[in-house]
Amino acid sequence: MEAQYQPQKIEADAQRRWIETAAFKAAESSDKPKYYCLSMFPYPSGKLHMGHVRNYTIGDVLARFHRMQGFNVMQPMGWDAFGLPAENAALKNGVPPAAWTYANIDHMRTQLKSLGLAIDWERELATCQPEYYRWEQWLFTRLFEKGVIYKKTASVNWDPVDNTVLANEQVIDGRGWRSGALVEKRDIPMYFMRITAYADELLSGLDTLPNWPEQVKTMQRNWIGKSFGCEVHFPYDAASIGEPGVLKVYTTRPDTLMGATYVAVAPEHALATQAAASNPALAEFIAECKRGGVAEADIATQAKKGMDTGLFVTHPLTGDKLPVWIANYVLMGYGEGAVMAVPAHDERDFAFAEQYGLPIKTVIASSNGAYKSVTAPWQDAYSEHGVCIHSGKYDGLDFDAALEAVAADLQAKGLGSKRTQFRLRDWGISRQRYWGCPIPIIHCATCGDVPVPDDQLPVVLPEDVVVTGAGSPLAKMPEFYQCACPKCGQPARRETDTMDTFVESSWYYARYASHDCNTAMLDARADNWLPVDQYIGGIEHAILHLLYARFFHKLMRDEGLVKSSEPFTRLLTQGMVIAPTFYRDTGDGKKDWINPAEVDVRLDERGRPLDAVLKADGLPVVIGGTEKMAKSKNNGVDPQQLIDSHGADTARLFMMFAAPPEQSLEWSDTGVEGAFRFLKRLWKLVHDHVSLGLVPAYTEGELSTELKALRFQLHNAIKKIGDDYGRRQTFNTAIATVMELLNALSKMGDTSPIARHVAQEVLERAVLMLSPIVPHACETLWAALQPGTLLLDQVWPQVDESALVQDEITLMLQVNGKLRGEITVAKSTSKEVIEQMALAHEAAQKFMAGQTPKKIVVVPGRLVNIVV
RNA sequence: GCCGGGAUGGCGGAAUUGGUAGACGCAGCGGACUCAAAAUCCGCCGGUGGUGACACUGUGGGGGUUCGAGUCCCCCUCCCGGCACCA
Repeated sequence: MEAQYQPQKIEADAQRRWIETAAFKAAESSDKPKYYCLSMFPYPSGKLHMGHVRNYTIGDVLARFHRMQGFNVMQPMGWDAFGLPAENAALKNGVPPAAWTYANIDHMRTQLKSLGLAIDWERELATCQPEYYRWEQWLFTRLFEKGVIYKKTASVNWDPVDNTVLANEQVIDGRGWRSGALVEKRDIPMYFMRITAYADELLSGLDTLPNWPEQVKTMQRNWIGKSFGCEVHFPYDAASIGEPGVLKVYTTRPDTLMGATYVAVAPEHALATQAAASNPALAEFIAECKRGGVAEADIATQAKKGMDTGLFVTHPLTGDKLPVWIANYVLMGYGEGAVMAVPAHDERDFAFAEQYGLPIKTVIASSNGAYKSVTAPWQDAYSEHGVCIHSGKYDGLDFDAALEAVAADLQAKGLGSKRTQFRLRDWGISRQRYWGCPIPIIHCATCGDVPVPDDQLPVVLPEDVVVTGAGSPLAKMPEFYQCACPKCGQPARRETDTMDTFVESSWYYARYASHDCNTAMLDARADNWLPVDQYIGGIEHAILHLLYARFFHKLMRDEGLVKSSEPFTRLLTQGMVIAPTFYRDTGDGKKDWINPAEVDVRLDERGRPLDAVLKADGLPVVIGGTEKMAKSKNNGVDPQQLIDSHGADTARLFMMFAAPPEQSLEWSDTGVEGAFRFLKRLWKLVHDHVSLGLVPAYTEGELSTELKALRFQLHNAIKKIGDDYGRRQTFNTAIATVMELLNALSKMGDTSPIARHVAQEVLERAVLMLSPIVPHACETLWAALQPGTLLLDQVWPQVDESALVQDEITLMLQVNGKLRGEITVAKSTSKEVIEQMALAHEAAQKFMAGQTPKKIVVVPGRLVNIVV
């Protein structure tokens, strides 16, 4: 072997070998158990960033570890290729989105390959390929026929200059991000997926996922937002409104029904529209509410505004007349779009009632009597649960009893009942965008919305187009939208909207199993591989992507395509890659962000940061916070430079060592140097060992105390590291344990023949245990230690239990819980003898100061504590 | 506001079931090698006192449980993430 560690050479060689031998091709039939390891596929933005490197290294470590554990591993890779950035790039550079995307994929594929990932590249897919999205269109038509997908008019952010729909993030201060025009709410027809029909199962399914992070499950539970309460009907008569009917509201506080003093409806509510028909002031107020963006975070910050409709409804229990208000704080999308207002016990109703002088009626007292404000001046709403007061027959009932009693009375009158409600809303999937999967619908004047028949799929997205940023190019291409109705044959118009790109990423994990199937979305191979055993990705996908994918899995199950109910058995959410930021104030209140590579941080004599200067001019710069690597803060580090200068193994080792995978990882140039230094030391250790001639690894023979201790450490390490990789997924501690082991080996001065056998054993096992993280270097080192064999054929090392048997153990000696010394005893020593030895110990004598021990605690194998 | 997660040396982090706090690495300091530097190797490295052995102290702050608390319980401070007029 070479004396010098030369990562560039050995990495290129190893990667070529792996491709030539198809080393990571996943076998379709195997007597080994399957392990499907998947990292979230990248958006082909142009080049790899550090977050990708971290994500794919974690996945690769787990894939390679499980291969060594005897699993039949599949690790695929693909491209989340549709999306807005391609259209933006097209506008900026005049390149068609397709060409831009495919060029990016080619570059990033090369970059990924240089990381040395154990990927089965035969399964590669890109969501913008017709072979992929035709099955998405096929599923769409099935779901449309089943009613799981339906059409509904919905409000969107509309840019009147660009004639386009904007995502909430594209609305800045109420204006379109590109045109600067004031954004309007516009109602347009869109397709929705009935995810609410699966709300209960999406919620309960979380309880079947013990290996998902609690944080992600909590976020999904909150998002689904199941609540329990009552539907309450407020009747109104013909004299008041025209047609007699009931106003339905949903409440989680039926115990406060006796305190309702008005009702409020959303501006979009039917009753509001009705009232506005004969009242221009109301119509103007409703129009005002509809201006501005639809982002709910914006709505939340708006001041409460409302207007009396002049209409009245009847309280279902008391028969009182309650006024109907239109209020901007009532959301049309939740419950019935109308609320019963109880100002005394709801903060929003309270604020509204104060502002418009509406009555306030206290009906709940706290159980300990602390809240008893029943007359003006009002302090604040009391929104805690308590006991009913001023509520007639309900007085004295607590929340649960009042809920039951009110629900029963409403039920008896036919004016309401108990009900559960979800916060989750149906998923609008239409996008008025070009670079996405076409929605397979044909609009016919006589037949209505007709799904495209199977034999006409896929509806291919034309790739050679000009993007202008104003409206969808598809709507300007008669050759695309002109078609015949599949039912009646009359001229018809093809839908020109495309699907939300979250749709493609909701099922790609399943397609890898049936990647080349051209007769169906999935074939029998899907159930061989699914569910995914390990999924790895960023926490930013905790809700949307992971919820949509769970939803799609259930849709595919109900279509008979898969048998399981959940797509991802175990989930690892990796932390961000962060780096220090530096800047200079430019004088006009803005900041000029400076890349960390251009900055020298000066330290004081103890190594603490003092200040920072720009390398170019030696003048000071301001040290900002440590933040996520981002273009906007100019604190990104290009992984390609790192791979070119130090090799992929160093990049992988640093990333796995610097922090556990779920935590944020702080970039450090010196940390990278440390990782590189370790690999050089490992290389030298193996080189020096094999240059003295090869020996077999230790199997038997009498060992010195030192060698016994080394083998004890080795086999403890094998046990611990296996647990770190498998159960704990803490690769940083696995690496630290190997480092400790190699430090111990380096310190061993013994050069006797038997010591060389033990050294061989230690080096072989250490190389095997590091190989999931540092695969290229370890493959070369293994070939030096075991010529003629391949690292990739090796299994995870066995623990030699006999090496873990100790004749003597060291116990900590404590007096009153404080460490005072240690005693070494034979393993079989009885508790009584240990107590005697402890009492006789010099340090124990000293700290007992002649007092008689009250108690002696002996923890077997650990410590003895004398209490005086 | 609600929900979730945190706070350990100069820094990243370790301590997995309540049992040696600070593993491993980075930075720093001292030394060897060198004309010199880099690289490499050796040593030191929480704080205070002491030449030293050693002693005291120390895991955001305060209290508690325990023979023993970074770890468990109660209260508080600060930081990060998510949701946010969801009736």
